[in-house]
Amino acid sequence: MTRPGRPAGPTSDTEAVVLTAALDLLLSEGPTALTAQRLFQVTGVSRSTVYRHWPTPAAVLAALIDVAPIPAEAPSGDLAKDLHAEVDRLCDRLRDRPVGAFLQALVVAAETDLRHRYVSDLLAPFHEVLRAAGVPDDEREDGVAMIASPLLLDALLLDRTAARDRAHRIADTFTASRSRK
Amino acid sequence: MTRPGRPAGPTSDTEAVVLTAALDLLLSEGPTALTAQRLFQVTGVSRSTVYRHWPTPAAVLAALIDVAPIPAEAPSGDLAKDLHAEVDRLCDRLRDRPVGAFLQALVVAAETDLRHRYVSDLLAPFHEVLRAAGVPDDEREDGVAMIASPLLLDALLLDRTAARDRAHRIADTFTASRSRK
Amino acid sequence: MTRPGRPAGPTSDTEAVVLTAALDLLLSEGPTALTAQRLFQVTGVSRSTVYRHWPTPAAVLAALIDVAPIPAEAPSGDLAKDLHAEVDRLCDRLRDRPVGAFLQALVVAAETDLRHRYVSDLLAPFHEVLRAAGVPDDEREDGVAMIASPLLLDALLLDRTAARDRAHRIADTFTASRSRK
Amino acid sequence: MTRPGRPAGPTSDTEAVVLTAALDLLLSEGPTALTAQRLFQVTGVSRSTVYRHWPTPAAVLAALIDVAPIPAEAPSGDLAKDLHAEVDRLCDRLRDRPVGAFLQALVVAAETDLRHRYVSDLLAPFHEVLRAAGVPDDEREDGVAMIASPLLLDALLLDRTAARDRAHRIADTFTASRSRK
DNA sequence: ATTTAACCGAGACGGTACGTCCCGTCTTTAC
DNA sequence: GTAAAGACGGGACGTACCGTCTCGGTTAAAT
Repeated sequence: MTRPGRPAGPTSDTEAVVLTAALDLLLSEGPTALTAQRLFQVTGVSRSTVYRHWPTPAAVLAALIDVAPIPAEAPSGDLAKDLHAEVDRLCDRLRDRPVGAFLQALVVAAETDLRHRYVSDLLAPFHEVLRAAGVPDDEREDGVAMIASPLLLDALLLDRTAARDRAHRIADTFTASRSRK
Repeated sequence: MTRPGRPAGPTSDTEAVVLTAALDLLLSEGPTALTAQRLFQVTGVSRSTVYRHWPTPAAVLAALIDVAPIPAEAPSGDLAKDLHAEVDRLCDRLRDRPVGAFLQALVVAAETDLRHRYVSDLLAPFHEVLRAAGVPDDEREDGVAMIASPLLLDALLLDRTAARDRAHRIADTFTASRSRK
Repeated sequence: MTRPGRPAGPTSDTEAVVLTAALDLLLSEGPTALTAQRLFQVTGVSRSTVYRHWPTPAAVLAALIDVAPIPAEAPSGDLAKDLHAEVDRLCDRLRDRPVGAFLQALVVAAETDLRHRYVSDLLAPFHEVLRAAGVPDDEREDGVAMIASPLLLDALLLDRTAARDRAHRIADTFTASRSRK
Repeated sequence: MTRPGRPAGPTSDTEAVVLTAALDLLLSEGPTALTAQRLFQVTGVSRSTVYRHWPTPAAVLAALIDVAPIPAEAPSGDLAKDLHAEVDRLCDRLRDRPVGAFLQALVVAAETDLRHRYVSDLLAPFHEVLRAAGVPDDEREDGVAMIASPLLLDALLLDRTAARDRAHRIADTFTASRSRK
């Protein structure tokens, strides 16, 4: 026997309209635009409704991240090749925007948990590639950091397209340093 | 022939009081606290006066950066040694806070120019060290990026103390890869 | 021939629960508390249900008045004695609260019809007493007004206990003025 | 040596515009219309400004009362004549509205102090008349109550024009009862 | 010593956003 | 058909800032 009454949560219409607009806003106006006020102006969904379901901008952000997951790709086991592929994939995603905007939004909205979750998701493919190539844990950490960090920093702090060539060169450096051991 | 009358600009008292408080605020309450309102509440210097001299929060931030410059240190020419020294210095400064808070403030306040200027200043010592050791330009870029970026990312995005050991290991990797050529 | 289906109107449970709570609310929080929202919070009866049966706060008020009628008492025919008795009864009822609160509620809720009805009910015993003593119509109006009005004014406008002694003195004045004719 | 800075309080313009409109609103829409919101809609003076100077509707009401004082008239010493004159004056003022609306507003806005003050001001002329005629204190209270209360009740609770004739008759009753002692 | 320009504080004012609360209507579900 | 639970648009509320402005009084340089 279930409770009577209408089921809780936003109508599917409402949810779709709001989150779609939220993503647009995030990309076009930056993270500070994710307010109930702004969402209302853009969608016509009333302020009350927005507040009801997403009480804070961080809640909107969290819903957005859940909605736009990161597609995976199987590593081939060839370290150099896989690494270069992942570098390209990350650069593409940073260039195509959502990711960079998300990173800035995460800094502004100041949700440490969300930040860690999102960054882990971003770096996961690199870890997987190195693990598949048999790189031990501590070296793996170093490798991911030196290859990916500069890219994230470009997108997040310096507002410029990620330096793809440099990342490839660093990947080579890492691969070479490993093969020599 | 100079114009008569009192010279423009804030009284030295006013300026010192406000900027000192501004730094405190930035570190204790984050970049969004750098408003005329908040500065008035903290210092007693009236809102009018604050607006007169620093019309926007970004202006306060800029004045702060000018006021707290980064001390330099002469490189010895020994690449490995100098690099490790610089890693330690950067980690120290990130740990002792102002730098991390500044970085976040720069993301929030969205002043691209200021960001570039500040990051260049932070990375300048590394560039100098590598230049003193005779590393050519393109390799220098790569080295600085792979060593320093992970540290900045820790402080800026992940809100955790910079991974000092990892940075030292990456510095070794870089040094080794060079000597092998 | 009656209509099929369940008879209209609230379940007796629901009605009793809501109106009891409504009276409490009126006395403890004043007339503005008689909202569907507030009644739901207090009774647990859902907002929908309250709206269904009493679409406006005034409807609740009207139902309350119907529910709490004024008990009558037979006049003895002795003018002075009956008048003093009625003065005491009115003062008691004003002191014991519901009546004063009702009056204020009627001013706030702005239902002229209800007001007249309620005030007539309050003054009816006085009219009856005077009629039983053979006072002609126009003098009766005057008498009721001069004796009862000050009491209602105390309770309604000045928020203080009705001046019982003064009312008795005025009743005496009225009685004396009649007997002299 | 005075404090520096701009003198406090609303600009004379602002004050005049708002209070004039407030009186209009009170008379045309009733006491519940004295909100910052409504005053803004009517005057164009921004909500902020209204709140700054009159934080509550009761404050507006108080300012209104201060602004529209009650004109006095010297008693001649002839009790019957003066009483009838005052009855007429009160009836006129109740008919010409502001007073009746004020009374209702005072019930709604629920400021006991203000109510007492305002009612005392209303009744003061009657007290003065009786005092001038040498009526002792306790009888004076009774007289004012029996004559004036019915009038106030008409205007306040029953929304009808004050019963002028009845009041005159009651005044006569009072005068007669005194002369017989 | 007197201009003269700039200082500084206090506050008015219009405006916008915020987050909360309530209202009245509607829809979905259960009994 | 009653009742419960809740979505939704709409609006008011009171607060907090923001940026501009106006008014006073003070201060320091240049004449």
